[in-house]
Amino acid sequence: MDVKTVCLGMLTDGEASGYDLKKTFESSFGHCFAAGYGSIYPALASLAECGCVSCEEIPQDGKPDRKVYRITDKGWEQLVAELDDPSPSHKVRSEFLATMAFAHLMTPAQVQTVLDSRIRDAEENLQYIDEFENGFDHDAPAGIRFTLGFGRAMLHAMKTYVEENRHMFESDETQKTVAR
Amino acid sequence: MDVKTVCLGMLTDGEASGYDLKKTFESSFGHCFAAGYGSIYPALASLAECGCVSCEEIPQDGKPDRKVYRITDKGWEQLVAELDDPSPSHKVRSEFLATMAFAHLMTPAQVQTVLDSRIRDAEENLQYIDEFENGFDHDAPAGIRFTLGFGRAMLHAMKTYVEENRHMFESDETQKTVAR
DNA sequence: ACTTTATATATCGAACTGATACTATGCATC
DNA sequence: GATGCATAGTATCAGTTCGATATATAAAGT
Repeated sequence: MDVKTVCLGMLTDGEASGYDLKKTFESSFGHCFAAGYGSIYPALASLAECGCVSCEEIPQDGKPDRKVYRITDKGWEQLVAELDDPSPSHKVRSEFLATMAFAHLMTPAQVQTVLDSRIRDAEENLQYIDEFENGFDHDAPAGIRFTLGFGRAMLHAMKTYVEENRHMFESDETQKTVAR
Repeated sequence: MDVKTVCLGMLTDGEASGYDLKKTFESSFGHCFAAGYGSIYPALASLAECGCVSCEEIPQDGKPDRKVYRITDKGWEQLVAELDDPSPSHKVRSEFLATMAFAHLMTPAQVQTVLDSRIRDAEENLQYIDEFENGFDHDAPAGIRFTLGFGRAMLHAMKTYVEENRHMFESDETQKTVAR
């Protein structure tokens, strides 16, 4: 399951351009599977090459041509095959936690700044989820409702944990004692 | 903050080989910042080239030479500078959630299998954390205690959420209705 | 008049992933 | 006695992805 597969999945919802897909990656998938243009355009090109999507170029005045992609029968087959993985991964890459692991090399002030920013980030993302959810009028598909709820549960747990444990780093407990 | 920086941070704890660092990535950092040999060896080579670490080759009988790395003064400077980032990222890349977003394209049985495997994975990782924590005799540094607790809080929230919401996908609510 | 936002494409180097390769010892299983 | 797996140790490589950047135009805000 890579960017190609997710693009294919998004296209089951109707035709779209690379630009459209980017917006979907930012909204519905932003909190769990990010992708930028540098991944999306090559993915679409590769899918087109192997016949999993078809592409129609629609000329526009002023703006560059709009390339609209549609999933093909072969694309459906491949998507269904790739969704069959019984244990898909869930990976975390956290510069935040890596930083905190070295908290003893930082000043207490630096550590508190980092913790503040993590709480703020969690709050922002919680808000994004709420706003996005309100964009639907009562009937988002179960899968999407599940992922949004999942994101909310994780962010809430994150925020709570940081708030309840930041005292571990208050000035006299951990100082900039670089035992060199 | 990339693999290079984390390696540098690990070396503040004492000299180590690439193989040693890999083990640290698997144990203390496994749940939050993974790295394989393909990242570690090039990172060490690059750190050696820019004078942030020194390297001593220790010949061994039978086995290949052991290359032991030590952080230099320049390495300390660079590490301290890189730890200064006030808002380090925390990224999730979840094939699991991407899959669940397309639950309506799968059979209910497939979906339940995926959910089962996620719960099992969370339980396994919770156990790893407990075991690792018991490896310390009462005095792990605050930073490490924090990251382990963080991991536990996240995994617990994940497991609970999946258990409490899997009913959303029980047979008659969502079927393999591929509106093609 | 100027700047930002939106629409739309695309590329490029740097970084990372996951698999693989090579060598050697020791231990357990068949 | 052989086969396979774990541990110790190095390292590379193709494929993917990330983040920044480039180009072009129009609308809308300040």
